[in-house]
Amino acid sequence: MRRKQEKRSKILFAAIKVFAQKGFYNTKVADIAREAGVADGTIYLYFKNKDDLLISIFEEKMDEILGLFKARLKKANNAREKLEIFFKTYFRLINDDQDLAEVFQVELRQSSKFLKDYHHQKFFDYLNIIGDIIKQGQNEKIFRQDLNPLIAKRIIFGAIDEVARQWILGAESEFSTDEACREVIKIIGKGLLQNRN
Amino acid sequence: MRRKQEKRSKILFAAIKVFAQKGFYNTKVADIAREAGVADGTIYLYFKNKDDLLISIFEEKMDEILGLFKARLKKANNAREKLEIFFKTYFRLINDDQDLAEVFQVELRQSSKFLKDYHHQKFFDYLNIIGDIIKQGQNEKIFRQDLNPLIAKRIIFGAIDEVARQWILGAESEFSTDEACREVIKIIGKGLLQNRN
Amino acid sequence: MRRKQEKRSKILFAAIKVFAQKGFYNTKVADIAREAGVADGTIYLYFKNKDDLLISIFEEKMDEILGLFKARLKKANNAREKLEIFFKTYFRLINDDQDLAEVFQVELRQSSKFLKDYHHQKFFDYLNIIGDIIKQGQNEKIFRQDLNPLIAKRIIFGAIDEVARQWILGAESEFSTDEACREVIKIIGKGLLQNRN
Amino acid sequence: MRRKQEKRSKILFAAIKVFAQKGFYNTKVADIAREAGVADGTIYLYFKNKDDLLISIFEEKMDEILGLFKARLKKANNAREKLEIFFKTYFRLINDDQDLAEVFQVELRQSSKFLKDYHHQKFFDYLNIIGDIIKQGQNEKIFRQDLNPLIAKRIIFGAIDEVARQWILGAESEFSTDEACREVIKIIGKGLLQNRN
DNA sequence: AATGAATGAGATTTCATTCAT
DNA sequence: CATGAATGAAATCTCATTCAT
Repeated sequence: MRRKQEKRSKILFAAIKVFAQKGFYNTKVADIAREAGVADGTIYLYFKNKDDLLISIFEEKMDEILGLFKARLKKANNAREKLEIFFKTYFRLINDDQDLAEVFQVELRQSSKFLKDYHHQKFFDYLNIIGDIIKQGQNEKIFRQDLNPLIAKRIIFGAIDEVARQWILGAESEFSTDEACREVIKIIGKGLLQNRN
Repeated sequence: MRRKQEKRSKILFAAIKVFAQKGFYNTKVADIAREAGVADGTIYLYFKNKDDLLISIFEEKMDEILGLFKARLKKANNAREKLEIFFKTYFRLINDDQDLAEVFQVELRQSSKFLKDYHHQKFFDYLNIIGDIIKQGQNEKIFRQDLNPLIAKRIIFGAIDEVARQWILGAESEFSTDEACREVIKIIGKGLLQNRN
Repeated sequence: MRRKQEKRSKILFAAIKVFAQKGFYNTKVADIAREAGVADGTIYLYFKNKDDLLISIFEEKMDEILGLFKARLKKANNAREKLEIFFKTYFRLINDDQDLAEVFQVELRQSSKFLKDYHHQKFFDYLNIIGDIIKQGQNEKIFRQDLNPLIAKRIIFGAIDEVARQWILGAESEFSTDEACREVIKIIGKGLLQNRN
Repeated sequence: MRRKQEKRSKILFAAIKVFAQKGFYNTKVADIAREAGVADGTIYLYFKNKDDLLISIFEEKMDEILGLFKARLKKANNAREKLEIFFKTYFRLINDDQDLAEVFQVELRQSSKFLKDYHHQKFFDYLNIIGDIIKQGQNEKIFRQDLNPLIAKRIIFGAIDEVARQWILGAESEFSTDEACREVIKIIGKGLLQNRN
């Protein structure tokens, strides 16, 4: 049992890494097998097929991520604090766990569209964390009332996602995740606020 | 001569449509040929290979787009106006050519990273339009001095890109491109401004 | 009429050149068209297909070659003289007309086997020039009686053909056709003679 | 391990047979697969591509052949004996493995010239066996001093090669390899000797 | 459970040949 | 007659998946 799960994790972990590096369609199942140190066939003992690997990564890693966000956000007293914690948690994740970061990059954007019959409930859950913070901020009269949370959450997600991508792909040295986080708080944070704040 | 260019366009147009619908890796060259109403082989009279088709879409459409942005931005008097014009032009483009928008949003992001030997100079040119507006705004003392243009341009690009993607992929009806544009101006626009403005 | 034949020749000439350079299977019909300065389709006005080009080269050029040999050999008084004239004519041809030389190289060896329903009568005629010289030499008691003309003619053909190929393909500068000819006469010539000569 | 080599051999063997029958360019990879009793894709587990198959035949068989020649030639006391052993070995080889002989005779000549980036070191090694015998014969004063070994080796190679080709392609029944060998020894052997021998 | 050799469907690409202009 | 753009059949090669060991 224990053993079995270990091998499964090893494969999943390898898949994340390789998908992130080469993209879903350019990754051969054999690449993942090599990275995981198992035989090609072994992968099919744990996953139905290549698509299933992608979906599993998503499902399982997303659970971790959602759990982490929820735990951290509990400590906040208002939407403004929540937003900051959200950003900090996000960039901390990106910085600390390259592979987890790659899940965001690979999974949340890439290939998702083409795994036909799969709907990303967990991705919506994730997005709604942002959406909920916005709504809470509007209720608390901290954030502008005229914001459309539907669009605003996309703006925020897109902004941090792109900055993270750049940090991951680019010469990491261009800027630190800390700087990135501060910059996001400056622009997005201020952009959401009521005029008089 | 004339004829030749027409056929080329027809193929490019078909490619945009099919790539947008099915994704680059799920599109067969035969699909494009059928959509364009030509034989499979004909495509290879105009394009080196399937990759070249994607790259050509990017290069040629990007030229149009860059040209359009430059023309429109000329009319602006200051960075704040420029930013607004930039956003409006962007969402107008997205609204007017959905297939092209989709290829840019979904396919180029996914695939281009992995197309060998291809560097996205034009993408950098595009990004730098945003970067230049930010710098100009700082010079004009309209935008905050403490912004890092390198990060800020990514934040902006990511934000509008994601909103556009959502508009394209999503049920379209969730919001209009006009609303999206206004929302972006509200959040990003305000986020960049000096405190006293 | 005249015009028509000129274009036909131009194509045939181009085909010889390109086949010789790249080999039959690596030559595209378009290559020949370009070399001949005509359109691809034009070739099909003069030749049935690509195979027909190869066969036509063979038929027509072989007639020239056979005619030349016959004319020259008339002047010889005995088999020994004939053999020398044959060798000299051969290497003269090779030396003087690179394209004719290439016919030997390309046509007599290459691809011939795979043009299924085609039998090379003219190639046999050519080989029989050598065979006849050998038989005549045996009748004249100049050449050894125990030679098998069937095999001997192949030995001779193979020897000169290979030397010619080397001269054509190799750094032509390794040896001259004159040296080659002398060497052939030394080895083959002497090899055929009766002991006491 | 053992198994793996067996399959590789089976494919190589099948390739020799089919190339010999139909020619390199007329052979489909699927033909070889069928002959070898494996799936098309299996061939690509053992060989890079179709060219590699031809090159591998050449390289590997040439090694065997070179080894055989060297072993046999050791037993000779002088150049004259060496030459005879060389011829006998050559025609023995031709006689014993007709398919391989055919590939060497017909296919490598035709195709190899056009296989990119491939240099026939082993073919030169093979040619130099003849060249070395000639030089040794000259040193031993058995062969004529006025021979140019460069040309002479080509004459000899061409002669036996063509005789072998005729034996392979032709009606076999025209002559035996033994007869061919004797004929070659008669003509070439004698042609090389000093006058007084 | 694990392996990895084998499979074979399927995609890209080439190029001889045709035919409308 | 000549053109050369267009065709589409056919061949190579890849790689997700299977299955005997």
